[in-house]
Amino acid sequence: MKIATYNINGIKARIQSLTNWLKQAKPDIVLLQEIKSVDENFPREFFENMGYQVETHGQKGFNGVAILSKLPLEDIVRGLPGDTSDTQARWIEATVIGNKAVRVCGLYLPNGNPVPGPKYDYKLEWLRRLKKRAEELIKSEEIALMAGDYNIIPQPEDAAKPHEWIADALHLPQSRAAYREIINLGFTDAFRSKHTGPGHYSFWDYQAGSWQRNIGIRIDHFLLTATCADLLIDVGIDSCVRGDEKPSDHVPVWLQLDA
DNA sequence: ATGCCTCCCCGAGGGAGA
Repeated sequence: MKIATYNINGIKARIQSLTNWLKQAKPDIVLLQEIKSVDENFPREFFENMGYQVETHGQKGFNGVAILSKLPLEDIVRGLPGDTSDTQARWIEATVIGNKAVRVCGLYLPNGNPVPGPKYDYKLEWLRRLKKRAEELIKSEEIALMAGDYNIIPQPEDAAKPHEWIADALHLPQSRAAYREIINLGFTDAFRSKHTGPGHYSFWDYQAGSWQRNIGIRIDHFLLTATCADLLIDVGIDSCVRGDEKPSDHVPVWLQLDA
């Protein structure tokens, strides 16, 4: 099965480019972030007509995540557990029934800027809650993955200009340490298990010709449990869609599982 | 460079993104 993650920066503004990419890339499952839509306004029939089951966890104005799937979905959970007062729509998970059952978790991790401040505190707290859910997935020995916009630059080679990110919430040592703690539970960064070196990005700023000059960062990640990593066939980044008309500032990251 | 651009809210201009 082919699974992708894609921060689309607004579903209303991206219906056409998302549809074009779906027809070309033909993923079985897509984890979407920043749908910027309430559930009632998500254009679900657009994607249902393409053969996708649509599950959303939206909110008004910003954030919002969703799953599109050509395979049956079961046991859908909306919202990251651990804080009932958190009203931001940043997490959705479900079990995909393919040749094997795969637990897929779609996430939109808080940006965290400016630092210091309440937004950065929220980011670190969200990472702590993510680690708890990650520990459960490891303990259960499920075939599982957590994918989405992590808003984390894991290593200097994941930025074209790492020195510009030194004081940023996406790259601060405290942010990367919290991310490493999750990796160290036993997760595999799918992309880095197949590709090394600099120059692989998933986000280019709209400003200052970042795409044309290839000034990007890699912040959209697939983390796989061990039982899931054993099934990994291929992984890639569809960077070319960043050059399309009216693009998101992120591009799709995808992988193929023997499942 | 507290900007640069683009999304959302709506129907102006501000919040948010990263």
